[in-house]
Amino acid sequence: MKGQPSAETLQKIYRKLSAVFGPQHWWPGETPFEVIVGAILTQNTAWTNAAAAIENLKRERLLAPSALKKIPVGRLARLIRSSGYFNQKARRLKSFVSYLNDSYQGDLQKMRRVSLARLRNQLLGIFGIGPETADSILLYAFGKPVFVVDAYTRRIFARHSFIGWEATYQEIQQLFMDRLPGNNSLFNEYHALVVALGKGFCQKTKPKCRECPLRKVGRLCLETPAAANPF
DNA sequence: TGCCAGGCCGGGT
DNA sequence: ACCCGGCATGGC
Repeated sequence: MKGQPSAETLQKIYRKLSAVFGPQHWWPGETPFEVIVGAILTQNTAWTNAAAAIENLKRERLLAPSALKKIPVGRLARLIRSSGYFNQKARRLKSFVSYLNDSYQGDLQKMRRVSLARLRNQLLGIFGIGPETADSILLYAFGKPVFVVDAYTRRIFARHSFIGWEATYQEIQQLFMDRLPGNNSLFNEYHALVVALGKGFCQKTKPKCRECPLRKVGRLCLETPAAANPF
C-alpha cells in the first residue's frame, strides 16, 4: 500500500491528466436543467445512451421543468428508453421536478441560492438522487465547490493503492476535499479528467481484473514525462 | 454471446 | 450500519 496521497501527489496527478487530455469543458449540457437531467439519466449507464435520451426530450421540447412536470410518466419513460432503467429514471425525473416546483416554484435560480450543505441534504432527500448525482448537480448545474466521486475515481485511485477498494464515497470525497483548494473550477476539471482517463483506459470493473498485473488500464505512470505515453 | 456502463432504492440481516 | 437483488438499454 502506498497509503493516502499527499496534496502534492493529487496536484501532480491533476497536472498530468490535464497535460494529456486538455480542457474537458464539462458538463456536456447547455443549461443547468439539462445537466440535472443528464446526471440522473447517466446513472450506471453509458453516457451515449443517456445522451440519446436527452436528444429525444429536446426534440419534443420537453427539456424544461414545466414541460416535464406535465407529461405522463409513461410517455416520459418511452422517450428515455435508451438510457436504461427507464421506468425508474422516469420516476426520478418526475420526483426532482416535483420537488423543484413545491419548494422553489420551479425556479432553479432560486434553488441555487441555497447554501451548499443545505442544498446537498435537500437533493439527497429526493427520490433517485444519491451522493454522486447530488454532487454532480451541485458542481455542474449550480457551480458549488464539491468533489464528485464516481466508479472511475474509486477504480483508478484504488489501483494505485491510494485508497482501499472498500473505501466509502465520503472517505474518497474527503480525501480530495481535505487536500485540494476548495475551488469549483478545479473540482470541475479534476472529475472530468478522471472520467476522460476512465473512459479511455479503465474498462473492466470486475474484481478479477483489479489484480491483473498485465492490465495497465486506469493506471497513471507518474514518473514519465507528459510527452510520452503515460499509460 | 456475455459483460459492462459516470447509481440508487428497498427489504433483509 | 452493511448487504444484496432489482432495475434495462445499447455497444463491443
